[in-house]
Amino acid sequence: MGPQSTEVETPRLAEAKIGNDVGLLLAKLHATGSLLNNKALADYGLRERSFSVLTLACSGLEPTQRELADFLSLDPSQVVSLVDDLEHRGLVKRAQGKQDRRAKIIVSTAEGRRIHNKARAALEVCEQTQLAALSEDENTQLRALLKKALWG
Amino acid sequence: MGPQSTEVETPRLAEAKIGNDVGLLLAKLHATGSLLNNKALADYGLRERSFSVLTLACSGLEPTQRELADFLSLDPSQVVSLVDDLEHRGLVKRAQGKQDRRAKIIVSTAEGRRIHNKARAALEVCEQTQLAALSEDENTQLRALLKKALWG
DNA sequence: ACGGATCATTGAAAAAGTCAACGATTGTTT
DNA sequence: AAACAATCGTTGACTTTTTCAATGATCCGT
Repeated sequence: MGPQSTEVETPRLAEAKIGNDVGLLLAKLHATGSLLNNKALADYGLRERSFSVLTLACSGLEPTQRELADFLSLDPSQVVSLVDDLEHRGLVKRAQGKQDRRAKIIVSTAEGRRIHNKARAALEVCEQTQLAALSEDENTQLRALLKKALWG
Repeated sequence: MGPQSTEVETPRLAEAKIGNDVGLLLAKLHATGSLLNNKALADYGLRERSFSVLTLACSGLEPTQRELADFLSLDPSQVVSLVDDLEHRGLVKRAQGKQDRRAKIIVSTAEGRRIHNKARAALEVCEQTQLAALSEDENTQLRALLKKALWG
């Protein structure tokens, strides 16, 4: 992620036409956001991705690892590592798939839900900081647009 | 970036509250977008990042490598590699900084601008594809929100 | 002129990503 | 029902990317 400047710059390069390149805007906002998010989650031994896995494990949706991989745009082997870590720490456990015995369903433990609640609260503060320049409405709007772009 | 499913899924996991997590939304949209963008840019021997560098080199803003690093959220050493590559291919050249002789200013060559124009056109098509679910207005809106979130 | 800071660059170490292969299981075809 | 191909999680190897400290050159403040 390169240089960790938490400072808010007003870079002259933003003038360039590149400032309209959605790809770059996403990359940059994602980069700075990840930095802040990971910093906020570090208190709970989590990172953006393990937090996402934990969130889905807590969701009641009983995701399989394959679903997690697809949803989080990760390689299945990366999910193995993430779940291994969370499982070793007792935040999550693997259960056998219901119709498919090959699949493993990831569910949260009580401790996992406890940690998740705390981490989620911290992240919300973090997100608000990151999107401080946006009004409440704009914040909601941004979420809606991103979701729509992703799955219509 | 893990599994390259170009297919548009309607994942049941999106139901989870995690679907409102800006961090995840950015990560996911950025991931799928990068995949498409890099694929589109491959015809020109470029990737998202080298394209960004080339764009800024073509902008007339005469960015230094340090500015590129800051703006693109990269480590300075990564910029060295990117510029090396572009320079070896004659798309860009390093010029001496005007007030600061330590700094190197990155400027495009004629060939660089030629390639850039073609690549930019390809990318625009690509972006439109990626954001196909959004109307013209929403597309503009998204850009504006991202820019505002980044630099007020 | 001196000392500390910043620039681009290098190279090494750590982390992340990619990919093919495997056993177990599933669904499908014959 | 037997054979077949496909899918799931997992492992391990391999490549790419990221991170970081060190360096020479240059700048800036004193």
